[in-house]
Amino acid sequence: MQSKALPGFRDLYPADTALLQKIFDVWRAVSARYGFEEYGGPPLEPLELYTAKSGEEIVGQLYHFEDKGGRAVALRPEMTPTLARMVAAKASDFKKPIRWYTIPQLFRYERQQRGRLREHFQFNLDLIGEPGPLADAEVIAAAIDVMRGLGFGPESVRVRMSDRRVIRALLMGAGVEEEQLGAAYAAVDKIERDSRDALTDRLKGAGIERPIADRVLDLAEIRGLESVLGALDEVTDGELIGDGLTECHGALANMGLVEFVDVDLSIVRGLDYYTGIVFELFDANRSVRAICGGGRYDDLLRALGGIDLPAVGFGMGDVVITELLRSRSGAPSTPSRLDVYLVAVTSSDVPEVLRLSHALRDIGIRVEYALKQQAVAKQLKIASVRGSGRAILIGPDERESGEVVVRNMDTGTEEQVPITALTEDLAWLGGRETP
RNA sequence: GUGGUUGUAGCUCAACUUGGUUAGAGCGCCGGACUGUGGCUCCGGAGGUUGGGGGUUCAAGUCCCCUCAGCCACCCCA
Repeated sequence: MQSKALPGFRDLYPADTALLQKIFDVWRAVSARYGFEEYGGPPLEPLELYTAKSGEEIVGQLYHFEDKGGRAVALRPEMTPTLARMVAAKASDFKKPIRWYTIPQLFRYERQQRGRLREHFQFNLDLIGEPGPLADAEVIAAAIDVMRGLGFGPESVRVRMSDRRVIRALLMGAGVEEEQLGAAYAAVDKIERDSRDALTDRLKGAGIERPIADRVLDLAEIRGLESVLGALDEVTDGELIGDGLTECHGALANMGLVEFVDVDLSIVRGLDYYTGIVFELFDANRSVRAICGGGRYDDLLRALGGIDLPAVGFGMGDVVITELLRSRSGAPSTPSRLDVYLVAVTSSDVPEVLRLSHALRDIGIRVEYALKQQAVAKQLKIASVRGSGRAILIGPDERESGEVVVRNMDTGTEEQVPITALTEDLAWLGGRETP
């Protein structure tokens, strides 16, 4: 093997780039439909931007080094701290709620696996300044619409949604102490992955003993809005706590998207900064890890940027989506890259080919021609491989008569077209879209 | 970072039971048959330090050790 890209990094060949671009296009199109504006930020940030609130232990998962000015810097592993700084710096400039999205390339130093590299592009969409559940529903709907835009329906993509406030109330109602919540969340999060016995042991290690531990694990298995509300009825003041989840669910129903949504109390998300509704998108048959994760983080902007604004958003990486698209649709079709290929029959025809190619390019038509003299058969073969819809043959006869041969590469039929008419009337292109 | 597993051409895979001579095929790529007509067919060519290094042996793709890389699990999931 010769040299390759670093572990966890990708060389993006044209076919890879085309697929990535398609994903970007959907991200941008959905964002635009929801009224979100794109922003950006530096790929390199002060190391302390990430260590300040997350602690030193995450340094091991960062690409970080000292720059030539002696600053401790890191490649960004996430966008939220940058977003917090940007919003905080100009919070009063923007009418609330702020609807922003971005597509940063993010980096993390850890061992790669399928669907998880050391670098990826992650669509981040955040809605800042609105605490109500319609904001949560808006963001979740956008995530769903991205997957719909990529051709996935409710049979293949599922939203699993929960609410930190609900699970917290239920856990405390079950007898979990405030300081044990972290351990309880971790156990709830792993309910589908680990055995009950193993989780009971873990809970025991955190001081949560048998009767309570059993109740914690039972809560983690609650599915469906009705069951959640039923469980909340058993808790003091529980009815109000379910309102957010109920309204968000109802809003998604009104939008016609509820068939994508499962209320699932085992979803807690790893980060402890989430304060309300949390959600993840999954491939329905779970062949890959989560497609997307997000939720409400009403306290984070104050902690990070010193500005007190509620917020809700999500991150969606390109790697898992790419895996899904590749496994689903088999070989990605090669899109047409050319409108027309100009064939010079003899070397004397090259000047006319050059003149015509540039005249066509000037009006936005995608044109290629051979850069060296080749047999007509060879030139047509390349035209075919390039996905060109038409080929124009220019030889001594054509230059003499002023009429070129336009060959339809799909059907093989040919027609004579006056060379002067080629740039005037584009009928010969067969209705192909041109700018 | 820890543990497990895999590694042969650009890709997918071969290479007899138990080490044996010059590591093969399909697809793809390049060229030719076809000097003004692509797809089909036929023919030819390039492309390998068998991931790398060391060891055992008369002899290693094959056995042993180390290392690198992929995959899986843990960790973590921004």
